[in-house]
Order: sequence, then structure tokens, then C-alpha cells
Amino acid sequence: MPIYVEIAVSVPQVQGVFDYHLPPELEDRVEAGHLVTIPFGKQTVQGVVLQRKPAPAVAETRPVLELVDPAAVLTFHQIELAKSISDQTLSPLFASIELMLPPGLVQHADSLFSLRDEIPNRNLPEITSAQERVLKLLQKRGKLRGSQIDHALPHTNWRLAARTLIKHGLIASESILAPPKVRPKFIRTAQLACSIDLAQQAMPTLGRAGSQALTRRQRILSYLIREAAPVDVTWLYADSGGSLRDLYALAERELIQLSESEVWRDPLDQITPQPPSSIELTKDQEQIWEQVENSLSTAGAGKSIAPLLIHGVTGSGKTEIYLNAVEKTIQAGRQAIILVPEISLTPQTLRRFLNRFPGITGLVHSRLSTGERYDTWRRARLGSLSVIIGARSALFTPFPNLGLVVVDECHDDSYYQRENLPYYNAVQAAITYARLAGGVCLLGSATPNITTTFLASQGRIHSLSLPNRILAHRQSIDALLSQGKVGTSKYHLLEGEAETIELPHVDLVDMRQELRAGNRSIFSSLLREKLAQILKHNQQAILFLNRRGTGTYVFCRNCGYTAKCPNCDLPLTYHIEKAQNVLVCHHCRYQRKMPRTCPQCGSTQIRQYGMGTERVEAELLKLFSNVRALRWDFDTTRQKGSHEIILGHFAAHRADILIGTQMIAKGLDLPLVTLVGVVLADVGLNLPDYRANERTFQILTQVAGRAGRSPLGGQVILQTFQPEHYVIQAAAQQNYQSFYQRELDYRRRLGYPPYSRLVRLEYQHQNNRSAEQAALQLARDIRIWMGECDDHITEIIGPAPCFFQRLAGWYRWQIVLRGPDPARLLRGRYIKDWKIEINPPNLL
DNA sequence: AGCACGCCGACT
DNA sequence: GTCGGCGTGCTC
Repeated sequence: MPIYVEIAVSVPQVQGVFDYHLPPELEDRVEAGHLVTIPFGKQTVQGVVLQRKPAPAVAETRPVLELVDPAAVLTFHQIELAKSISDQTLSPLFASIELMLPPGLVQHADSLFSLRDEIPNRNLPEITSAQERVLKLLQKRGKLRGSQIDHALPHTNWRLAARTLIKHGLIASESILAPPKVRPKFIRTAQLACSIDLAQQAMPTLGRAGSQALTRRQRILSYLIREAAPVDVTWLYADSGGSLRDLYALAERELIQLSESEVWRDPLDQITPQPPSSIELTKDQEQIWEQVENSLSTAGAGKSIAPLLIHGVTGSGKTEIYLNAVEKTIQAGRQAIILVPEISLTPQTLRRFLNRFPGITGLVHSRLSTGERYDTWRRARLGSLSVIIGARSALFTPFPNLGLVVVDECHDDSYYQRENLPYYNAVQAAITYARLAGGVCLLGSATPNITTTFLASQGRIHSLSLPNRILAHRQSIDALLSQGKVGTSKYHLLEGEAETIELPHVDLVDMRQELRAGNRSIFSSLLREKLAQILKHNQQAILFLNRRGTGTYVFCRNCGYTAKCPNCDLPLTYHIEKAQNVLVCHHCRYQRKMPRTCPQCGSTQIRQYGMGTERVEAELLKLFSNVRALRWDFDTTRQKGSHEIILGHFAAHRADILIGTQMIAKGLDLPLVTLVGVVLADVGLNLPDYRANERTFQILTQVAGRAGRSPLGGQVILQTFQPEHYVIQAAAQQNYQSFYQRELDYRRRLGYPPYSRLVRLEYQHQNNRSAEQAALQLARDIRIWMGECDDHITEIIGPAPCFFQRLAGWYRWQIVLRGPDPARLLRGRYIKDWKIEINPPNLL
């Protein structure tokens, strides 16, 4: 009686699961969660076993071929999670499973093409040019895989040509499956294999007297006499100038023993953990901690727990609660995952976890090498790590007994994956995962999404509040003051043992009045004055520029012509690159020189308008010639590691003023920053998206939170043309509740989330008319489906061109469905060539 | 994703 | 009448 297994195949486009049987030699070795290879059609592919079953769903089954990894690659809860993600995002199951496997482990099927030796002597039809190119390529380079030909002959339909050639007997193809690209890493080690006495005696006999070999081998042997543990041979080579041949010579005489030992590739091994400073919880934190601790205990006892939301102002000490929660989780013998929006922007947070949990903390994000990711993944699977901190993808680290998932800054849009299938939200997935694993999900934010707060008001999320900001950096600032390195005449210094500090004072500046008063600069007189004070007192400031939907564009004052990207139809952004004026498309990276005259009317009245960080920097230098300014934006962070460099530079006070865009709002906590200036606060309010207001409020609140976390206090200046707008008002007062009430009211009136759910369907075509036609056709189909399932509630919004209608030469059209459960209409249907997003964070 | 099948227009 | 283009459906 054979054993059957249900398998998800490693073809992310394939919907459904398939049953296979186990050959006798695999019967005892293959369980749910194992990665295997299987025949699939004419190909050999990988698959993940979902479950063993006594009877197959089809009459004929094929056998599992082999086991790729002797240990399971997915835990039971991960299989359940993958099913849930696929179900919620309408994605094929394997797309969700692949999220959970380290890159390089999963391989996709490919074919190996080769020329046939004997040419068939029957009459051959004409050879097309595509066929010719395939033949030439194979003649030149021999056997090639499909992916290699893809690379060599881009944008050709070579597969069709190849098929014809196979039919004519000119070339052959065989289905192949590459082995995993990642492997454990081994190093060769050497160790003394005899007594020290024996080794000493052998010393003079290791080579011809006076020879170089003798000296080298003596050095190696004495090194190993000193060092009892196995030594990496590269150390020996470096010390002695010797090579493997010397080691073999010593090993042959049984003086030393060579062996291999596995090494873990760890992105954190360069960082030495420091002992954590013991921190006493404030009263606020104490209260919250009690509740978090209760939840952890309840979950530990096997009861289901609603997600917890810590709604705490910036600097209110959420991280300390996370650290305690992780500690309690580890004490209970379980593991914890901490998600942060962008790991390279939060080195301080990473540090704190590393110091508190040295040796058992792992780091995961997409910029690690595949080897580092693979080893971290395996160490987690083995149970030798207990804490994982990282970006979105860290959620899928395989822990045997997950007890806690923390999602820091849970409002951040980077938790949503929009580029590749499955289009999922990691916050949603974290909540599901914690529930499946019987653990606790802990969300944290200073500016939770409207929907999150709404769920809390309904009791579906348990909300905890940290309304007070904690004083930080006391010692470091005291030290600087006593050395006279910073001044404080303006900013009050806190006395006594106060443990909390007020949120920074926010000033609204009406830029219309500035204009009327004759100030045409981008800095109001107030901001200018405050900047001068910062410089005088040797403190630091941040200037924030919200670039969403704006930039420095080029415009002709004579005819109104605007320079646009020929592929995307978006305004090009002006930059100075290598002393050249260039125009860049920030969507497709198209680049051209700045025209000297208007391409439309020929006038010379063409020049750049608007505001980039370069402009802000230039204006700043005009005002303060000796200011040390640093730009942090799209252009200055293109290279890998540049975030860290810029941040480190600013943190070390090698610059006075940091000018930056979005990323500046996240996680920075610098003691000397006492002023934040928002150059234009209302940018972003006018985007055609129902969450534009929410996002503007969030970013303004976050950026304001960068100031005044130390005893030096802080101040924020919002410059705006719409000072009476409720978003600007709420941000100025740092009043989340008033914003929430206004915004919720607006959502209710317009029927947007949380009062409905959304589905966004997107179609791309190189021809605008074809895209429109396809969109109109799908809208008709959806109306029919609505009739079929008696749905009179779901609204179809559109079809309409997307906000960024043309991207990289492709026209985009979209349809939005709105209602209590619009995804129901699409479940179980395959809609070819459409991108379908369930509850996307924006509709742009 | 591959690949087979099957339907249409172009050419022996 | 056959060949090759491409749209549709299946793979345990």
C-alpha cells in the first residue's frame, strides 16, 4: 500500500496542488514540509509536501524523485500561513511558499539545448532568422540552458524557433533541474594529532635541513602546539607562508589531523555586542508592560490572543516594551520575530536587540548575501537562534515554536509587497501567523493607520497607549554641556529627575503671508532665525522635503511646455550630475540633457522650477555660507551602504543640517537635533488617493518626532500654504485623535476603508487603446459575475487610467472594486494578464 | 512556466 | 492540402 503526498509545485504561476506517491526508499523520510523533486509534465521540478494522505485525488500518480533537504523547509504553521496568504491575496500557493524559502534553495525547471551531431538527410524547410540565431549560438557556445539563451537573445521568440528546430531533428533538448545554488559553507581545519612531546621531537625532521619547507612546517606545527582547538587553515597559511602540501606532509606522518568544519555566514559577526544599560521602566511603560506580559502568559497557556497595538508617541519607549516581551518569550522556550520597515535606517534598534540577546539574534533583509540568508534561515530552523530582526521578509524565518511577532511602525507602507506575487501585507500576515502559532502579535506605531485604530475601537485589536515621551541622551548631553561643546541659551534644560519630556513645540508658518511680506525665499523668516540659532549653539537641524508628487521640473515660461519622460509622461526632474544639467525620470531612470532652448517654441525662457534637496541646499548656503549641510535623498543614496555613511556622518556631528526626503522621517534619534523644519507641509495632500491625507499626517507627525528627544528640547516649524487644513492643524497640534475623527468621518461619507474593502485590478499594454478596451471588457465581465452571484453591493470604480498612466512605455488602466467583500467576485477565477491587489495601501 | 492541442491565414 | 502563427488549457 503506497503512501501518497500532496505537493505544491515550484512553478509560481501554477494554481492548485498535485498528488504523488512515495517510492519505498523515501516512505520513512518524506513528511509535510519537505522539499522534493518530482516529474511534472515533461519537466522535472521541485515541490513542497503539504501533507501525507492515504488515497490520491486522481487514479494515476507519479513518484516523488528525491529529497532535496533532509530537514523540512517549512513548519506546519508556515504551511498554514502560506495557504492563508494565498487565499487572502488570490495568489497561487507556491508563490506564498516561496516567500518562506531562502533565495537560491528553490530552483525552477529549465531545458538544456544542444546541437544534434548527425544532420537528418531528408529535405529541410527554410530556416528562419530566429532559428538561424539559435543554431549559431549553440555552434559557438555548445550546450546551453534556456535561461542562458534568454540572456543571449533578449526580446526574441527563440523558444518557438527552438521547438521547430527540435521537430526537424537539428537540435535536442532535455529537461533539467539545477541543484540549489546555496550550500553550507565548510572550511578546512587542522589540529594537532599527537602529544606535544612527540610533536616537539618531530620538529627537526620535517624537511631537509636548511630548506624553506622545514621552516614553514615547523611554524605550522608550533602554531598548532600552541593552539589546542582546530584552526582554520588560512590562518596557518598566513602565519607560515605554507600551503596545503605542507599540511599534507604533516598529516601523512600523523602529526596533525585535517578536517572540515562548517562555518555560519553571519552578517552580524563583525559587531561586538555591548552589555545593555539597565533601563527602568517609566510608570506608563510599567502599566503597558503588565498587559503585554499578561497576554504573553495567556498565549503561553494555549489561549488565543487578539493582536496588541502600542500606540505611543515618537520616543515614548516602545522598543523597551518589545525587548521585555522578547525576553519573556525566550524564557518560555519560544522564539520571536521583530519586523522593522527598513533595517538600514534603524541601526540603533538593531543594536539594542543585539546587546540584549547576544549570540541568539539573527538579521534578515533582502540585501544580505544568499549565503548569509541561507545560514540565518538554517540556524533559526535548528533552534540556535531565538530572535530575528529584519524587514518584511524576516516574518518567514522558520522558528520551531514562534511565540511573538513584533511589527514596529506598523503603519509603514513598506510592509506591503507590491512588486511580486503574492501582493500581500506583512502586518496582516504577522497577525495571522501569530494566531496560527498560538503566539502574540505586538504592533507599534505613533501614527497607526485609520483602519488599525478603527479595529482597535471595535475591540478586534487591543490598544495600549504610551502618551508621554521619554527623556533620552541625558548623560551624553550633560557631558557636552559641561565641556561647553553645545550652547543652550534658547532651549530650556530640564532639571531634576523628570523622566518624561514634552513633545516639541510646533510652529505653523503661513507662506502666503511671507510672500505678501515680500519674502520670496523658500525659508520663512522664522525658520531662518531658528536655523541661525542652531548654528550658533552648535546643535543640529533637519530640513524635511516631502517629495511625493513633486520635484524640480523644467518649464518654459514662454509657451508653457513642461519637459516630460517620453516613456512615462511624467515630468522629468532636474539634477546636476558631473557639472552637467540633466533631466531624470524617477520612474524609469530615463535621462537626457537639459535643453538650452524650449523644444516646443525655441524660446530661451526654459528653466527649472520647484524644489529638490539641491535647491534647499543652495538656498541654505546662500543664507549661511559656512553651514555644513548634508543631503539624504534618491540621488545621494543610490550606492549600497550610503544610508549608513550619511547617517553616521550626521550622527558624528560632522554636519549641522541634514536635508532629506521620506527616509528622514523614520527612526532617527539624535540628541543634538533640536530643530526640524518642514519646507512645505502641504505637499502630498493633493494626490488622487483616498489615503493621501492620512499619509501626509503620518509623515508630518513622524518627522516632527525627530526633534527634541534630549534634554536640549526641540522645536518644529511647518511651512504651509494651507494652514487651516485639518491635516496640517492636527499635525501641528500633534493630535492624533482629532485627525482620526475627521478622517474617519470623511471615510464614512465616501464609503472608503474601514467602511469597505477594496480590490484594485491593473492592466498594462503598450497601446493605450488596447489597455482601455481590455479594461472595459473586464468591467463588463465583472458586472455579469455580480449578477451571477446576486451581488448588488459591490461598486465598480472605473475603468480609468492609473495616476501614473504611462510607466516605462506601458499604458496602465485600473478598475477598483469597493464593497463589503469585493474579492469574493474574483475568487476561483483566473483573470489572465491582470494584476489583482486585495486591500492595497493606495490606489495610485 | 512549458508544452500540447487546435484553430486560422499563407504557401507549395 | 500542409506549415507555422498564437490563444487556451493542463500538468498529479
